[in-house]
Amino acid sequence: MSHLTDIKESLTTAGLKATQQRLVILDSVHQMGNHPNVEQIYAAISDSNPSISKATVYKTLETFVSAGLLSKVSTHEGQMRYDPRMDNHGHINCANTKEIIDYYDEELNEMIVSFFRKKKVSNLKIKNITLQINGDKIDPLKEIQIK
Amino acid sequence: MSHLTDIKESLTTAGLKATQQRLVILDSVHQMGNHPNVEQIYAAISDSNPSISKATVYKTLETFVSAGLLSKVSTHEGQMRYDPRMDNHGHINCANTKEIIDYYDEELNEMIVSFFRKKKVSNLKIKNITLQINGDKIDPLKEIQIK
DNA sequence: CTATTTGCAAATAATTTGCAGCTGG
DNA sequence: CCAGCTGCAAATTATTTGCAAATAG
Repeated sequence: MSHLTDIKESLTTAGLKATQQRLVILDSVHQMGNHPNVEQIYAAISDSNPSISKATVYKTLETFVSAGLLSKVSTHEGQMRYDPRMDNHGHINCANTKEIIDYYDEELNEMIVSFFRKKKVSNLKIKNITLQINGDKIDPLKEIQIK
Repeated sequence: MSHLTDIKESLTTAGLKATQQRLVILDSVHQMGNHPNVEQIYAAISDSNPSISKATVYKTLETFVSAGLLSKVSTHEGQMRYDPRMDNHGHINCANTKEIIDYYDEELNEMIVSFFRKKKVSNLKIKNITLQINGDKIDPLKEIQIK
């Protein structure tokens, strides 16, 4: 079973019609992985799908967010980016390279989740809690390591 | 010593000319407190300062962020908001009311900071680490309590 | 079939820019 | 004085909308 079949299935499971445009757009966000913005997604698909309009990309991405298939990440630069990971993970925001890098640590996550479980939170329905690590990459060409 | 004198001093300490516009804008962000966006800041000052242009508000706010006098907060709605608090605090993001509420807990902060102190972080200069608590206010008219 | 979805072009919103004139130190 | 700041209007960028045609189920 190809990954496109999986993508198709996730669309129908979410109650969305599996149109060609949606398949292409959702697949590309998964393929890209770098928290792309609308422009980047549009550029990535345009070559092989010149008829998909940018308005469709905008609408479709919002549809996916509402349907719980993607999440929306905003940077300190103010543009919206899209993230295929729906689990409770954090982001490393590099101001200089504009990269957004996923960060997840089991122990840290457990620490934060249990902290809020112990608290009495009233009048707020928490959807998720995420950590934003803001900084600058020292060598833009190398990877960041946290271990 | 009035708070305007303090505002003036923080400008000069930051190496910025204490112009009338800057005094008014920086003061208003401190007075407002609700993580206002550009439009709200502009509206708040326009009555008493009709000659201050919106472009100046934009430029001035960016100047303050660069100078470390304000921080920039982005919501899941993609617009930039400004925050006079420069310490390491988190934000509760209410999707339904669009409010951004400061959250700080000494114990939680210490937990997170010490977690990253123990980690080997390479190729990243961390500026700050913030927590985003995303959710919906249950009763929009009442306060959120976490204790 | 028919309710949704898409593409287009136009509208709106958000932000930036260039530049001449003003002003704080 | 004069480097840096401001105001204006125009430019750019980001996003949304209305509507007729296309299409998945």
